[in-house]
Amino acid sequence: MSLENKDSAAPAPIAPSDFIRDIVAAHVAENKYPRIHTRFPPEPNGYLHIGHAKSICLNFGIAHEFGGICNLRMDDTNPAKEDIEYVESIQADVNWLIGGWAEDQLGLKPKGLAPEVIAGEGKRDFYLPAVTKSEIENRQAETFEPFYASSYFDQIYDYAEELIEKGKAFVCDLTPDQTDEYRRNGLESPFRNRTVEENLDLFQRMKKGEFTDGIRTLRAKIDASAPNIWLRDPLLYRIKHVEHHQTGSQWCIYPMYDFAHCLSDYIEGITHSICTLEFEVHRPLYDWILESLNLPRTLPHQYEFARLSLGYTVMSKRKLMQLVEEKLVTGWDDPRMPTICGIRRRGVTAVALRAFAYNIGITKYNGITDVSVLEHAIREDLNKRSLRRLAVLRPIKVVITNVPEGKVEELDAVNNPEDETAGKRKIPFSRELFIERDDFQEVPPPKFFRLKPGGEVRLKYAYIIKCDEVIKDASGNLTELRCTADLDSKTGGATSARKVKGTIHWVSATHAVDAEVRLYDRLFTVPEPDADGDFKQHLNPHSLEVITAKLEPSLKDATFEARYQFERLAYFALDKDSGSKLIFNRTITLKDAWAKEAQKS
RNA sequence: UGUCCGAUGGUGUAAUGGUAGCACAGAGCUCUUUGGAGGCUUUAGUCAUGGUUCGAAUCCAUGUCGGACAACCA
Repeated sequence: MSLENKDSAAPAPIAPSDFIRDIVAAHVAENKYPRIHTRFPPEPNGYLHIGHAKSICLNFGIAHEFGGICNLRMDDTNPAKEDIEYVESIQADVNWLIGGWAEDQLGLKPKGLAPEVIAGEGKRDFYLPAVTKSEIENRQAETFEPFYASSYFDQIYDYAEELIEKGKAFVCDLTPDQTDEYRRNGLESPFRNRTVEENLDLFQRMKKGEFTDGIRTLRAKIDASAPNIWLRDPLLYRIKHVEHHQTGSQWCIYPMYDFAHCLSDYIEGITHSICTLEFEVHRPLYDWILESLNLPRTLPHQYEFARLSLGYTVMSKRKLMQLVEEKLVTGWDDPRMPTICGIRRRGVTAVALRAFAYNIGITKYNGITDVSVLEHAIREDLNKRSLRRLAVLRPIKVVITNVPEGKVEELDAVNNPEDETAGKRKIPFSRELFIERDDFQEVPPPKFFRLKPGGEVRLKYAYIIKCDEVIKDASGNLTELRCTADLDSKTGGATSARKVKGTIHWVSATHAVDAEVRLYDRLFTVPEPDADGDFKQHLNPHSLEVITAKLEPSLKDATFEARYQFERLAYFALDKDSGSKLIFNRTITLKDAWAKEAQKS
């Protein structure tokens, strides 16, 4: 038993199974591809949130389970909305989430490298293979970066010309409103039948910058009256005289998502292009573009799954942006935000977030996942790893009258009952203590097992005490409790086996250290904040309470990496704002059976 | 309205023609120097109607309900 270490004691993780993994497994069984290759392709126009975490875990999970690679790719085809700030945060968040798990599956590219042209059977081909961590270690002279759709702008432009030459694309002069109306009504654009030469000339002049924004577009020539609107001659390129965070002022035309995405997948050699349900109707276009070009390598395929909806939170980038910009939270990494950086700052570990992603599964059904599933994954992880500490959030003073002034005892305390290897520490005990205000009631309700006048309670790791006297100030406020300790009741003592119903936490008043403690709660008060349009009216006014707490002295040495359980209260993590002053964030409360019991009566 | 997709306890998911299972939530018991954790027990489900079949959550038909999309966004 004692030989068990943490790893062997943990149950072997069960490999998840879902309809996408079933497809991949079948492909592996029939050797359809030399290697499974997925990708995670966020647009750098906002911070990653827990919904992205689901996607990251799926894509990296598949690569991890099937011996493949997952590229990180910035889907940066709309410079008007994107920013380098987001590029950087996305990289940090992905690295954190896959850290210690699927780092070896992360596909990157040498900085600045563009797709190479591979000639074969008279066909040109653009290919940009990924480099993984193990290969990077042998190439230390180079630096590596994520993939960017923008680094394929040259190739995507070439493919557009090829489409024009094949008579499968045309330059259209309709205004945005007209285009919209024509497409809605299934009508062909009057510019649909321009000659290849004219189309080529116009497209090249679009690239040169001869036209202003919105004047012309490049459109695919498919079927203006197709039942699927995405096949009604969709836009491929638009004019945007906007600086791009990666390509600067090199381009004034930018490819649309549908055109850039399938080609980016192809260029990177992606086999399984996994996205959310709203792209399901785009799949015929995805396939049409790839099949219309003369592409020599195996084509990628798109698969769709349901995005995550979580109770008591909003997930859309627009709404999260609103919370940040209107200063309803302190920033993207506010611990109340469902962003990956917010969740991380709150104290949740990557292990817990991954466990959550595994537990919720992958389907095509749009449901709302109960937050309790997330909370359970967090508690389960934190219970195993947290160092137990004694801390009093809302103190009341207790004087142990039969302990002499100035006497200090060092008591043994277990760091983590779930993990013997975490060891023990000493905590000081003295005549004056703080206990939690909630742990004393002058007129206790039924089944209240804590301290009450004339009643006894165990001080965790210390003595059984009895409350003799309740001291109040002139206006009747409780100021102090005077108690006597059973000095034989400490661990190993003659009366240590005495049963008392309650055990409470405490800190020695003279030794306690002060800390700012941020008590976070759900950001919204209702399960579906955006159900009726105005999500902001459901903001929880008590989502943050800041208090000064009394901590046991060992917490002076708290680290950012460690997780703490303030016993009987909640899990906490040191906040990044901590400096000379300690600041703890409450990640999540312990389950509180008493709160439930108290509510009954 | 059109196209596409979906429907299994309160919630999320398994069962791929052969015993409807798991997790969360709920209830109860037990244990406990954390009213935590753990252990045990338990409540509760195949959208509807037909059909195929020895046998249907699964296959077929029709219907109902729900969702996504219909940006020079992704």
